[in-house]
Amino acid sequence: MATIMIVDDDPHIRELLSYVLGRTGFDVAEAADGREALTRLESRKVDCAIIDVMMPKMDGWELCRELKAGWDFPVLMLTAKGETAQKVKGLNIGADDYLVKPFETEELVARVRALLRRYRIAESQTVQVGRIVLDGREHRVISGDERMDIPLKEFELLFKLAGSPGTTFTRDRIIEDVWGMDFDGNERTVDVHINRLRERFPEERFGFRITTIRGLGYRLEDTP
Amino acid sequence: MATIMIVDDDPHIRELLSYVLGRTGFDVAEAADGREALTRLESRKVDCAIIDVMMPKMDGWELCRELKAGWDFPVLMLTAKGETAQKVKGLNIGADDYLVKPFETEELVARVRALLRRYRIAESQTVQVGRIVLDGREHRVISGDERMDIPLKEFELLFKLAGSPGTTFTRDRIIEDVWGMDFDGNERTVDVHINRLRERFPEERFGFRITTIRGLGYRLEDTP
DNA sequence: ATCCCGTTTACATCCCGTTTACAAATCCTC
DNA sequence: GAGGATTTGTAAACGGGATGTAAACGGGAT
Repeated sequence: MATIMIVDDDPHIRELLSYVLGRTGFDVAEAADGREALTRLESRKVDCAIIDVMMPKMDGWELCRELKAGWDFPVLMLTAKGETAQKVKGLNIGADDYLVKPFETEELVARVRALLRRYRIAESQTVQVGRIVLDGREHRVISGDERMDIPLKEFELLFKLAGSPGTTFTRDRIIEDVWGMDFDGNERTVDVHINRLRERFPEERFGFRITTIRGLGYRLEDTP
Repeated sequence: MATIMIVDDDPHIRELLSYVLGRTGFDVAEAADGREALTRLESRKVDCAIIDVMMPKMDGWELCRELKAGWDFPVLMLTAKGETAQKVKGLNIGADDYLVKPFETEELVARVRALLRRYRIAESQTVQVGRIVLDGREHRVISGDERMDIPLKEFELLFKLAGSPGTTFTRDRIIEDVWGMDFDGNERTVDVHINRLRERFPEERFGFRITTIRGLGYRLEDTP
């Protein structure tokens, strides 16, 4: 998954953004100020930066300028209400987008995604389902702010179902896609794995359910 | 890694800077005065110099002027509280940056890095993982203030994994990237090296861990 | 020759995919 | 609606392959 660096001196904001982006499936790197940000960049690949304008020591503009001089990833600036977009454009320091505080978290995520797309930075294959995110690259489930490893077949099966929520898949189809067409085992194997998924992800907590379509197969659906 | 020359007559300052820069991964050359500095330059390539203004024999200004006349690397001046930035700029001796004593060590490191970047001097490829730094050029591990040499293959493997923490790599992929595609050996070789890395870098002490993704491969992750 | 280190080998261990067996649910037929 | 047939849920057991790990091997460098 893409890595987003958050630069803000306010720990609460950092925590909030970290949580929101993390649960969306992004990797997050935090920095309290410009200096720390530059340090972090030495050791970690970053795909996008979110920078607060108002910071001690090195302010957001300065940092943005430095970044644009030495790196090539999108930068999103967070401005307080007073500092208008005009100022952003006027300063012309090469930020790619800005967002006025306070903002809605969904908007932030949307903007970040747009920037990554514009820079052709591939987010890894992820699927969101209920309150979790499946990360195809890490082969992990991201739930809230924690990540859990689950057995391979369970993951692949869930990934398959979650890719098309609401669609009913026959066992044949599932076996072909998840196990491969050379699998000559028992169809009931699917049932067992479905059952394990249902145990592992209780509907109330995770916001989705796997429904049995008798005589046909299974279907995953989000529960509102 | 880039080499930083420290020029200061106070051994304590030299020791401090040497320690800080060293643990960050820089190579350090020390000199007690201007003359020694010039001598050292004949035998050793230097990428950046940190010079104290107040020194016996040849003062910092003088040395800086000499350096700028004959070499092309950035110079950072250390000034005491009295001598203001104005003075530095006013003297116009070509220093690239200055820092007022006392300063925070992180700030110093950040400034040095900024200078190297501005001069497009590549610090060697380094990767930070947990509490260590991997120096890609020296093939060394920097842990705290000491450097450890580890066998080549182990280093390359760790470097590979640490370059993309959180990403799961299959053995195939690892072999191709670390051993080269013409390697026709046993896949289990990877396991053995992984195991040796785990022994060499206990999680509690080094702040990272290599996780097995059964049926897929391995993944390195930082432990907070 | 000796040491280091990359590789192979061998064996123990354990996870997890699969099967099995039976209970429960649903459907169909009368 | 009863009862058998079919499908699915679910727990448990099994078994094999994947991995951990120690030790041996062997080649190249010192």
